[in-house]
Amino acid sequence: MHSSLGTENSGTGTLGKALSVLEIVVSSDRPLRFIEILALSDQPRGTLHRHLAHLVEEGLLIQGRDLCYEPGLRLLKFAYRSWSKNQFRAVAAPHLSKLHEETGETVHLGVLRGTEIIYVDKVESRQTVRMGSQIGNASPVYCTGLGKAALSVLPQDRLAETLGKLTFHRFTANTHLSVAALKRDLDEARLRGYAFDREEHETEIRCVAAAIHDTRFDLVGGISVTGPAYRVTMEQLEIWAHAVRRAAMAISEDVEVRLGPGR
Amino acid sequence: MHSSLGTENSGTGTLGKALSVLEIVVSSDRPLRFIEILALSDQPRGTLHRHLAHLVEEGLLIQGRDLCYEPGLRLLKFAYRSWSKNQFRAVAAPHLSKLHEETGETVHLGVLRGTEIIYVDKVESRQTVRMGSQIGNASPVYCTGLGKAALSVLPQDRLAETLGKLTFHRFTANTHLSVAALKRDLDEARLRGYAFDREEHETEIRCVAAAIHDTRFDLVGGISVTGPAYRVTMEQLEIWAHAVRRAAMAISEDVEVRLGPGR
DNA sequence: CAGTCGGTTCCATTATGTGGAACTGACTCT
DNA sequence: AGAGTCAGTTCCACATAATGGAACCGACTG
Repeated sequence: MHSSLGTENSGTGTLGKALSVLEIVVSSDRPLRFIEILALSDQPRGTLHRHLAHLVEEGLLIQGRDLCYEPGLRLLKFAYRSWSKNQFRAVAAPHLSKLHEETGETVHLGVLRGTEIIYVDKVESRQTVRMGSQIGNASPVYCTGLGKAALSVLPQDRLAETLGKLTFHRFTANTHLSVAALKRDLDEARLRGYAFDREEHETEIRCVAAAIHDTRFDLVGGISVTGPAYRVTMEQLEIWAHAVRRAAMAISEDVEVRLGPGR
Repeated sequence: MHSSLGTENSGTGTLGKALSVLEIVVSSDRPLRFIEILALSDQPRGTLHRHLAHLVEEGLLIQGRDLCYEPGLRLLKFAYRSWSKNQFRAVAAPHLSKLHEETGETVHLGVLRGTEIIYVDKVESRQTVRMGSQIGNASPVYCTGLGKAALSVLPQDRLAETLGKLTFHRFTANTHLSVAALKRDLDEARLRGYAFDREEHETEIRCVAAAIHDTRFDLVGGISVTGPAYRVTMEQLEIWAHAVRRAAMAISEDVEVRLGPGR
């Protein structure tokens, strides 16, 4: 019954198909032509064309001159609203700032969704080193500090379920490629109370993360401090770990208090 | 053919219906129950229920405990991307800040879409007077400074078309209620080069706005300075008008230069 | 002026969405 | 406790809307 989630990815019904098209356009960092979208999607020409037409008609996409598709204005509405209303983010924000001040590096707030971590907020490092992370983006759980921190606090059954759905992809030489390896890492993280990313997702990028867990709201996520390897050694991460963990616990408390009684 | 836009609002096909449901939830400032959404939508129970199920499945909505629907995390992705990528906003941002510094009041950037102005960006007044405006929100053209400024630069035919689609609603004692009255106001605005909102949308709120018009990108919009009537007299608005107009023209130029050659 | 390519339109087929009605379970009123 | 109401969910015959292969168009290209 419920297990009709077999096809977890890709489009559920018409809406899903349309959204997957939208996502292609939104995820690109430049306007896309019809044929480019066609290549990226797995839909036939006619179908894709109609989806695009509908998306444009709904204002989710706009079609500039030279026939390129770009994100439309109506997205702004959804965007801004969901962003500013996200209570979790609001509660966590001051803690992120504090952590950023203490470390000077980029701080992320993320939540667990299925087998991915979704970045909900970030405070950028002052130093200009670009990282791939973008708010709203998803990264796999098994190769990110946030992901591993979040997994490490999951109850047995849910952890098993999540691990079962994983498919591994080698991002770097250090990426975990088996459930067994990941499990060992998670056990360590659980004991310590924080998790590392030892260049497992991107080379030259390390991070330390701690989990935020609220059973009341079924909220599993975490915060992390991330930086380039040349500047951020593993020793440095160990030092920051306490602060990260403290901040994570402070957020957990705040969530309980601020979002709790008022429902 | 093109004029099949007759039913400009509400859902085009399945996607449109689903989006209108999404919009109801996103527009609300608190989580909604099924029955509340039912009341706000014009869809039958079964249909609505399925739409909600799909939206949840797609991650656009989440259903917290107590069965309330809230904006989902996936919106953040669409949100953030389209927001940060919006070139127009990026080009205009510094001018908005400057204008804000000169006036101390709230500055808005908006674009025309159909018969509405959509707020694309804003710089809040330092003083804490809440206004209804929210980024991504739409307001009618006929009772906002931005709307009237934008209309005033429209070519004859397109103006006529837009005016034809208007339906008036009395927001305040000063709201224009006829095309004729609105036209007179537009003529004045066109001559002056800027438009006012004399408490026509909200009582105690006045604004002055100037249009931004780029035929190359088919971009019609404007910027405005808005403030509470007790602080912002019509005389004051007249004084600011020049600065607003100057900023609008500067943005137009920047749009031309920065978005032009690079396609 | 053939040939290719990107974009758009058509239309018979069929999958999908539709929505009225019936079902469930929680809560209230008497 | 039992009747009544209400929110939420499920069901299913029906009709609409999506599907996608194929043909079409127009602009470049050689």
